[in-house]
Amino acid sequence: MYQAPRGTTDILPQEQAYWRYVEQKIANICQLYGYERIDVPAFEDAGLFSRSVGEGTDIVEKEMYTFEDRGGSKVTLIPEGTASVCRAYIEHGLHNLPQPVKLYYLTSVFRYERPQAGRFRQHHQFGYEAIGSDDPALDAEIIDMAWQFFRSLNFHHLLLSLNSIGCKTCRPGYLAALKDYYAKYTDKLCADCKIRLARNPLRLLDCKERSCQPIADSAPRSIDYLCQPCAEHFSQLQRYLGLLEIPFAVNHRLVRGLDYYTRTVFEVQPEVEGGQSTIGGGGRYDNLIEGLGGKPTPALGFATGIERIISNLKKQNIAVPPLLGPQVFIAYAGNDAKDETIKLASILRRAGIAVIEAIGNKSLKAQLRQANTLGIRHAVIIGDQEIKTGTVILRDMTAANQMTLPTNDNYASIYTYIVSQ
RNA sequence: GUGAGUGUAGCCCAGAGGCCUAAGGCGCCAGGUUGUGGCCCUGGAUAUCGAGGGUUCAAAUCCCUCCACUCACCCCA
Repeated sequence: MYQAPRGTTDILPQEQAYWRYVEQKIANICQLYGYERIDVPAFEDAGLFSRSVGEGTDIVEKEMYTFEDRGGSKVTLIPEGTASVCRAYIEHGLHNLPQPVKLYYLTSVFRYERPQAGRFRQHHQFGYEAIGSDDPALDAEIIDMAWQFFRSLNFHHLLLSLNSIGCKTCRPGYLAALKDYYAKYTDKLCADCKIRLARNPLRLLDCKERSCQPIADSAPRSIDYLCQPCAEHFSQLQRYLGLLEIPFAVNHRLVRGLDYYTRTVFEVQPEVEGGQSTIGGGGRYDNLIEGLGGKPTPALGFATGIERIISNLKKQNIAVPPLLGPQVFIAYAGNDAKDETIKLASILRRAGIAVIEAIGNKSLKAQLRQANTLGIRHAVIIGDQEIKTGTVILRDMTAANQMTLPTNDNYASIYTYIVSQ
């Protein structure tokens, strides 16, 4: 028997109300903040990600779905959205538009990982990017937008963490200080941290190993090593967030796993956490566009996982509006009545009424049972009697009563009644 | 990639070597007289007991291998 590939899921009809709800809030918030939609390909040239996300990151090192296509090109199913958006910005000359350019996307992303709660090999990300300005007001807007997005979904009890990890001027100095500090504790570090110290010192800070906590807690802080412009940028950002009344906590141990981040990084998480707690994150990437071959262009963005949003909606018991179902079910008894059913269904649908007609010559009882199971309010019943007298029965399943209506007016009275309900 | 747990019908699950030609609940289908749903009652269908091998007179039950799923780590949405 075939199963959905590991780490992928089918989104069944019963789940769709959550997806429509989230999609609608996405369209809404983007419209409010002036972000326009961009759709990027599901796969890209493999080199795009090693150059942007970073050669040494887990995503590039062990999680990419990369393969050669029939023409010998090396391609990768996109593991994130930012690189593609930046590629599109450069490719289509979007620097000719008034800056910053504001774009959002909603797309599948793919990472070859061991699945677990809140983690999949294919999942969906909503992300948005503002390209072409280093104004901290833009950082504030991006963060505010994320915060308002989650609020519009009715989330409460979310935490916003913020940090600044500097730029290419000041980061090297900080990394050196961090390494010096950690060098004193090499024998006390967990195995993973020993590797991090050599390969990716920033990641030392978010180690979850208990024995490493006190060491990480009193490690040098990136904000103490910021150059003047970065320090100024970070303090302006915090001031703006204060104006916006966005509650945030500076977390000195917040670093993010993608190499392209500079200056501002931030994350949103639910208060009560399970294994995978982060529901969204983002930051500034002032060197990325240039690194991909564009002109030096400061930018920043945010991304969030739809599956994690939905799982948190459920955890917090947040109700979503139900999808609209059919309004009318047409049941029949006899062949003449079946012909009439087919005609009536068509007439009602053309008039904009959602109709399910009975299919398969079942007993009237079975047909009405189906209408009931589907939760359809109105049932039209057509039988030999009705054909003879030129009428149909219109039954209100909720009120459990019914009436007889004429059909010689080309079903106008049926239509009028249903629309009036 | 590492570690732990679990695999019995569409779903939840009973079952601990022979009484299992596998129980129950939900759901599904059909009936409860003449053309009418929801509650109730009755009946029915659906399980190569994850796969393969082994032990045994006898295996869903014990052993081994594999596979899948779940959870956690790494990392991330």
